[in-house]
Amino acid sequence: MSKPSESPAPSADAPATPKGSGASLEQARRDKLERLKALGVDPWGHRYDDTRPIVAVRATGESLDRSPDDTTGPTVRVAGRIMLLRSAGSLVFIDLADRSGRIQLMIGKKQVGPEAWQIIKCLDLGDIVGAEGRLGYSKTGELTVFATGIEFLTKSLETPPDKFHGLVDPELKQRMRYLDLIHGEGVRERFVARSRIIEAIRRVLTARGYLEVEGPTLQETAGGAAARPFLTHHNALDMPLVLRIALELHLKRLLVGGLERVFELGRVYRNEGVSPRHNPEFTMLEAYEAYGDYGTMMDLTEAILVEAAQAAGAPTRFEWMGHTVDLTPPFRRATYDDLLREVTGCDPADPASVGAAASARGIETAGRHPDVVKSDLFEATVEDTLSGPVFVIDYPAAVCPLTKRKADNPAIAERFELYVAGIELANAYTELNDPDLQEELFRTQLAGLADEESMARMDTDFIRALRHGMPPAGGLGIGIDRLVMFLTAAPSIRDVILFPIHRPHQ
RNA sequence: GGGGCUGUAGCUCAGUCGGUAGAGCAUCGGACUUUUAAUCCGUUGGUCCUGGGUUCGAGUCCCAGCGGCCCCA
Repeated sequence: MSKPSESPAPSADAPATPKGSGASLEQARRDKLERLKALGVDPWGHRYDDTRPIVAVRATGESLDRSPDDTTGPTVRVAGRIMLLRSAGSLVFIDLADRSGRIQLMIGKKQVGPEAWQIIKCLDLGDIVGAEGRLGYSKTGELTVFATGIEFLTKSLETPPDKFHGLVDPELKQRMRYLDLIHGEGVRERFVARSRIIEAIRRVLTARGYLEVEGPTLQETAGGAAARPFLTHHNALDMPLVLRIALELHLKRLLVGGLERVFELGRVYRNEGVSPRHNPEFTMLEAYEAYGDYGTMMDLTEAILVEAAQAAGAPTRFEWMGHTVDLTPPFRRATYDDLLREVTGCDPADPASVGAAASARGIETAGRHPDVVKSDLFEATVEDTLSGPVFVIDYPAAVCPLTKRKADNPAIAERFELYVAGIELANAYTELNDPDLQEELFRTQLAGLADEESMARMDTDFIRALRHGMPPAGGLGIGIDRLVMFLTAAPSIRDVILFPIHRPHQ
């Protein structure tokens, strides 16, 4: 710092609080804030125009002569957060970060003059500043903005994380995502990729004539999936409501309404456990196409995955969670029964054989519907083996109450699930549009299934819509968070959700 | 719900056999007009997650709780 006699700040009032604790770390910054005010600088800044993204400035720097020169390069204006601060006497080097990248600033006392130098003396790690100056290379060959003017934009009152290790504690990374975004390796890039993936999905669908719509998130009946809903209440109407667990039934109503190709990218809520692959609220894509079937949806799924991978900058072939995945279409297609036979050796057509295989693996069979047992067996044995991508097709009908049955075999439903790296990524049907059969299936609670495990929830309004006539259609659901997980090689769903759920901290 | 690991300075981490707390970064003071995790000298900073217990003595051992991570159901 400057000598006390030079400082116009109330340094005489500077508290003699102990230095180094959390409180006094903040106090040191507040002291500088007061000094800035005394210098006539607004520590909270204002509009700062004509900046260029740092990545663009760096691109400009590529074409410059590499010999040290701080006087002839183009003048540039950048703004961002101070990530590193190195002082060498009357010379200060700053690593400045904006949304696009980082660049070094050099600020000399002689170059900016004594008044601006007083401001420089008040800078801390984490402060946000704007700078203008010639672009060039320093004596050590680093691309540098040689600042002739500095604009203070915002004071940071908190100490940033360790400048080398960044924020490591996973709890802090999630609770203080803003810090994780600033300091975490690849964190911002991952969430940018998420945004690009969602853009790509919209692009694919709108190019095919799909209309983006929004269904209600507050519903009377939580239908369209097997999950326990969150319960809430509308005061003015004095009625119980649930948060939606799926998008399906309202999008199908829109098929009845003649919109023919609709999709929704939306949040759904399931009142279930938290794990590296589950968050109580997550984002789903559902798309419905009149006059299509589940084969139509396989083509659409491939198109979406290829486009999304490209948008995320993910390679076509990659390793994730111990699986090797190749996204080159067409994806493998294999029937549910064939896979079950391959992996377990049982005869999928014979309930006794399936039951024996299930029992051998400790799966309860007594009093349970054979298709439910079969489904448990499939989950326990086949899923992990599916590195994929593979379309698992033709499911046991009893566990698919919203799906059209095969014309020649009512025990098989025209459904597929897409597996990648042992994880279910997409789920699609040839949609059931027979209102009478749909009503019957809603009435049928399968033996061995708890309420929240069943999709059979009566929705009389939906049945009435079907009675008005829903065209034959294919429908598709994709879990966006899981898609982003594997396209960004993230091991946990919490790595791709900006603000995952947390217990309150003290 | 069951099990394992974990919680120490603002951040990243040590802490031995139970003997009243350590480092780096950050802070503060000083030197430095070419640094880049700058460097050098000095300085400051602790509810050892919380509450009990054992003990002459607990960051350390025991019990319970809280938070986090992972595995299983």
